[in-house]
Amino acid sequence: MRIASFNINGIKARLPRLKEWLEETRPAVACLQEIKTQDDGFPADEFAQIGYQAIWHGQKSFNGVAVLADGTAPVEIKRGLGIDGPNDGEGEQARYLEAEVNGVRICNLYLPNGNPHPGPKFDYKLAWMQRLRARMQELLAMEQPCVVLGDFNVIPQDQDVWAVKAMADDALMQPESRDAYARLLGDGWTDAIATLNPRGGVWTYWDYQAGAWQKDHGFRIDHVLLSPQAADRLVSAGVDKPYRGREKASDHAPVWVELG
DNA sequence: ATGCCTAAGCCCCTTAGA
Repeated sequence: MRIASFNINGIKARLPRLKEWLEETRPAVACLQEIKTQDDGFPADEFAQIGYQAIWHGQKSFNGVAVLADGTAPVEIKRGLGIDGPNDGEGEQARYLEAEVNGVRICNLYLPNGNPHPGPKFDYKLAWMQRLRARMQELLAMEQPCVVLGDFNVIPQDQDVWAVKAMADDALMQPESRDAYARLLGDGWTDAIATLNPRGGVWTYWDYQAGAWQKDHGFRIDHVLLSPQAADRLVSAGVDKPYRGREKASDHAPVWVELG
């Protein structure tokens, strides 16, 4: 089964591109980030028309995550990690949605960007990663096939960015961000794309600005992490890079794993 | 040192993204 993740940067602006991608690649599960709409603005019937059922956690203007499944309803397990956003009194942002689909636990996340650093947004990112690690440790203890995927907003290593210098001051590749990501892997998770591309050079994001796509100036921040029981079933993993080059594209490309 | 683009809101400018 193919399990995919796509930061779509606005579900309203991206709907035609998104439906194309679903119909052309037909993932069993598709996790979306940055739907940027409130719950009642989610176009569930558009997906139903092409055979996908969905659960979603929306928010006005920003963030927002959804899990789509081909021909079956995702069973919601958990929404949110129980951590408030960085602004006073705003409550929790819509960044985490956990579900079960065909016996596989699916955890869809949109990790805080954390810029600028240092500052409250960077502190929020690190606190969020700490909460995520605690949840992922609980998931490991279940000893079940589990896939944690989405936009992690972390460039794990220097080989995951087109130019280290260009991003050196960015929250995405600060040592604290990288250490927190490395701790997740150290607990026993497999970074599927890194494992199958050990020399790096694989990008999932290209900025809209400065001709980044045309120059292939990208980096890898969308990840698919597998529990040992899921990693045993790993067949292949990849990035649907051509979708970044289409009209009205997201600035991210979809990422996916194939489990046997 | 800054803007480079894009999306959304209440919206012809500001905020946020990465």
